[in-house]
Amino acid sequence: MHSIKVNDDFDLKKISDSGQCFRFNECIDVPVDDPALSVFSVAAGDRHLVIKDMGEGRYELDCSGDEYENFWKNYFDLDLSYSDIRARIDPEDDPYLYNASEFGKGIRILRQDPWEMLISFIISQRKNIPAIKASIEKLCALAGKEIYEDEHIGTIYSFPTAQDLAALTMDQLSSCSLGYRDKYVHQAALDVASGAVDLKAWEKLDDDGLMENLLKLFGVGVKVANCEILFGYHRLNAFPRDVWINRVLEEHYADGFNFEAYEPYNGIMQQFLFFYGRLNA
DNA sequence: AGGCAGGTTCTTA
DNA sequence: TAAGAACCTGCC
Repeated sequence: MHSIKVNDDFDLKKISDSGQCFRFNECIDVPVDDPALSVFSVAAGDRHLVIKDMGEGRYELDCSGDEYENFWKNYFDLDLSYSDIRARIDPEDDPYLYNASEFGKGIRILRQDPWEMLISFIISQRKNIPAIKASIEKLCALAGKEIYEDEHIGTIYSFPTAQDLAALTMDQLSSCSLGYRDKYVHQAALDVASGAVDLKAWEKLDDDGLMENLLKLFGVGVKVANCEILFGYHRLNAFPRDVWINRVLEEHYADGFNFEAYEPYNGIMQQFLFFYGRLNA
């Protein structure tokens, strides 16, 4: 058990519902002393965390202080001030973005694993969020290993490694409701497991080089590549354009969005626009 | 019951 | 090079 106090924007509910992560859920079945408290289950790679929101910026984590300092603090990107970045939005200059940022205040861009994000966003194409979560859940249960068990939360499995997925048959893969994406996942697993694709080494590439390499992957187009760059490589200026964002840009930014004003954090603005646009549809 | 969901690939001109 | 169709599956 480890307690922390966070002074910056930090809203677990919004993060879990922001569409950047698929194994981060509120545990509505976990009993709490005070109904105002909320509990979340977070799975990342082969780690799992139960984090309880105690109110007023205080949180209780079921991990050691060491594990918090060495992993979760970084995972939640707690060294970056999101309120400072939000403060760059001028309500006079861009009232829509300002409203979106007020609405989405508390969202942070998690530092997630490139491999897990690559597979997750390959799966995401033409699926809604519940369907994405269901597929990933099945994949983890089938090919991951058990990492956590609780009577209320259930069993949590690690995200399968490339080797884990490469070892699956196509029949096993398609049993995870991947649909036509099964072959994309299979190929990505082979590429990474064989070493032909080295996601870790790609961290050293510049933005253009990274994009170029990602687009060569089977089943990865511009949108998935941008999600990978933003969420998997934590390059906060990436701006994925999906149907929701395109809708927002068409309806509210006919004269163009002011990307120059928010560099190098346009990806955070994208999250605000996405979250606001999707929940107000 | 038909259309659509956080796209990408394949085909055609 | 650029549209347009096809694609799995589940859920409204």
